[in-house]
Amino acid sequence: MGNKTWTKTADSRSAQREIKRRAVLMAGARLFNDQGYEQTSLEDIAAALNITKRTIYYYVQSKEDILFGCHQLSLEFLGEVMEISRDDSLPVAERISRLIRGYCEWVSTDLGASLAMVRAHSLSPERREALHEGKARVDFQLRMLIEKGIREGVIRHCDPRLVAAGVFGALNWIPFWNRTDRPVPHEEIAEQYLAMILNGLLPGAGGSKR
Amino acid sequence: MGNKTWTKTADSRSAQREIKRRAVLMAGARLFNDQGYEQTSLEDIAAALNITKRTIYYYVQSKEDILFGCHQLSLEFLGEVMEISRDDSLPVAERISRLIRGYCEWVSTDLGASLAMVRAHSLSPERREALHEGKARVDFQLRMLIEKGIREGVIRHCDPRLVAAGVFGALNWIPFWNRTDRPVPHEEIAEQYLAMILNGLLPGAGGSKR
DNA sequence: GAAGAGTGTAACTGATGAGTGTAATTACCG
DNA sequence: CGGTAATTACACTCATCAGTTACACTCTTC
Repeated sequence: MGNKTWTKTADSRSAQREIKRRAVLMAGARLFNDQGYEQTSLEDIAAALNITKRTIYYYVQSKEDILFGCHQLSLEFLGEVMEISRDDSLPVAERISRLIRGYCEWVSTDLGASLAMVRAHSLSPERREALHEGKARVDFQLRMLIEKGIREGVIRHCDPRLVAAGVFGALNWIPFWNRTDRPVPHEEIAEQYLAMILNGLLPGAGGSKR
Repeated sequence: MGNKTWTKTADSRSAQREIKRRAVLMAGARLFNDQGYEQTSLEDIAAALNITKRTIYYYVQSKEDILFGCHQLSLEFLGEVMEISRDDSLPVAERISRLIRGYCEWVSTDLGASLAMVRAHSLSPERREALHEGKARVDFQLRMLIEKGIREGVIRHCDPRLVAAGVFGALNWIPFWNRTDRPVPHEEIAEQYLAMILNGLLPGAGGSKR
């Protein structure tokens, strides 16, 4: 496309543009998480970035675009997290641990939290649908792992759907209580949650490995 | 105050009044949960009750009043739930089970869910503070039980604060996925969650009782 | 140094929705 | 019946905020 110089310019420009667009999304995510989507005006986001509302509209079409962009980007990162647990040669318990650790880290970022905290009410039905698929994918992943574990006898018999809902509930709830000046490190949370999920609270010769 | 007839009349009237006020709160809770607080107009609530917006203002001062009223009422019911697990003569695991079952049932009602789903952003700082205490009380209760269990050796060593956060996360998340035409019964959810929380997913001689 | 991307200024539109005022109407209760 | 509580009809105010317009200015890049 185009000659070298043109391409280079265009690349550099559009790269810059994308960087700045993401800055808008990130600032949006942080504010949405803190104050809620509806309570956040574009002026708020502009102020956080030391720019004007007019400039924001240079990068996005609408406020809804920002929210959607956050969620899209968030899902991209989530996809990367899921890769970690995809290795079929690992034992199921290890894959579940990796998925939970990764999710825990992801949901502790502004973008990750935005998907967990900001409800999709304000998005158009089509966009909501588009995001729903992405979210369903992680849920499905965990459910599959649990079912596999049950078949192999390395996981207690249970309802995978409800257990997965419970696990993601615990994880999605993290940003609601852990966004303070001195948050609990996500690694620590992940270990505690994993211990509870895999071994349970009651002592005894529960699962040996974790 | 006043003579008999007056008192009686006033009682009947104010009782009616309270009933209708609660109807407004309930309708508000349901709509807030479904569409979000900000996305719900007073006209929506009025329409749900087949009354006019003006009439709503006969029972509440403001929209914020409705949300606050929901949360207040919700906390009252939560207080009743907590009573169930207060009996000091019961074993810790049993008290935890009762608390979780009760909370699970509570969070499956419109009022309970409103406390879990609707963020307090739209309330004045004072009101937010007032509610915060009530919410902190359940958290405290579970934490105390876990600590007691650890001291008694009937619960594995862990960080009670994080574990409690995880448990309530799993529970608070229920209304986010379980409000469909055919919801999973809360008893079923409670049993699955309890099995996971107490015994863990891994098999083996985990806790015997549940 | 010229084109054009990027940003600021500042006032404006338009929609939405909370909350009010008032008078008129209906339901309840003694 | 008569009085009062409850409710409606409906027009209205007011604030907020998304999104726009138009112009001027700066900085980069060729």
